[in-house]
Amino acid sequence: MKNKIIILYESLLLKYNPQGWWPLLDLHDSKIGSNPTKTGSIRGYHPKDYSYPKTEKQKFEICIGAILTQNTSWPNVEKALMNLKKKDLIDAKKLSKISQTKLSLLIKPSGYFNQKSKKLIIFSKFYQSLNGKTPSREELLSVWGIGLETADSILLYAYKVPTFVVDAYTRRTLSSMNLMKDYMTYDEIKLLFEKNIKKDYRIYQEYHALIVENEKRIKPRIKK
DNA sequence: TTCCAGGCAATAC
DNA sequence: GTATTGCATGGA
Repeated sequence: MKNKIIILYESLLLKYNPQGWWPLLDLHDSKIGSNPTKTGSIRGYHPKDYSYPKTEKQKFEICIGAILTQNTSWPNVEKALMNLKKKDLIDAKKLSKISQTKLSLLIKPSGYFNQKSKKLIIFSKFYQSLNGKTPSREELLSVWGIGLETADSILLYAYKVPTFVVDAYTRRTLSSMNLMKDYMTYDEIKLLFEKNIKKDYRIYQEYHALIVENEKRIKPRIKK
């Protein structure tokens, strides 16, 4: 008999179909990039295509998107990313040297702009120091502004490392289904998924996206 | 108007 | 070690 973690995945996938995370501003194939079944922004998704990011620029875009979306809705992040793209600033070398004041203004729509501009500049320097190599989770966590969820999001969606992303939605889902205890830590919940699912980055990417989609559709929000 | 969103670091206890 | 607080915009 299949365990509940796998059954939940299969039922969410059946209900919502592949989500096409992580959204990117520009996809090479213009036919895809929209998903009318999705809540919120429908831009930049690529259902059933797990080959993204295809370019170095897209990889970096995912990294800074992961930072910009900290406690922030995606449409707001998209506005900030568009501002950066217009000036061709989705580029580690350029962002590592930009003035923080200037960057704050550009990313203003994403909120917390003074903190996030600092985070982006620090991260850009770190990113350059990698010289294209995949960072370890510990390395990412040592960077100011990168916490557990952001580190795992970057690894999973930018670097295709099969590490499970836990967020508020994940907790809400598991908790409502009595699959976890409220006192469980981030890493305990992460392991709950990782020990029950084979380490395939495509499944981890899809599962996390499905959890987010499912919770977004639950109308009466349970208070924190 | 109030509430909240794909968290994090700093501070308080 | 765990709990609380500041950060900020835009949409519902």
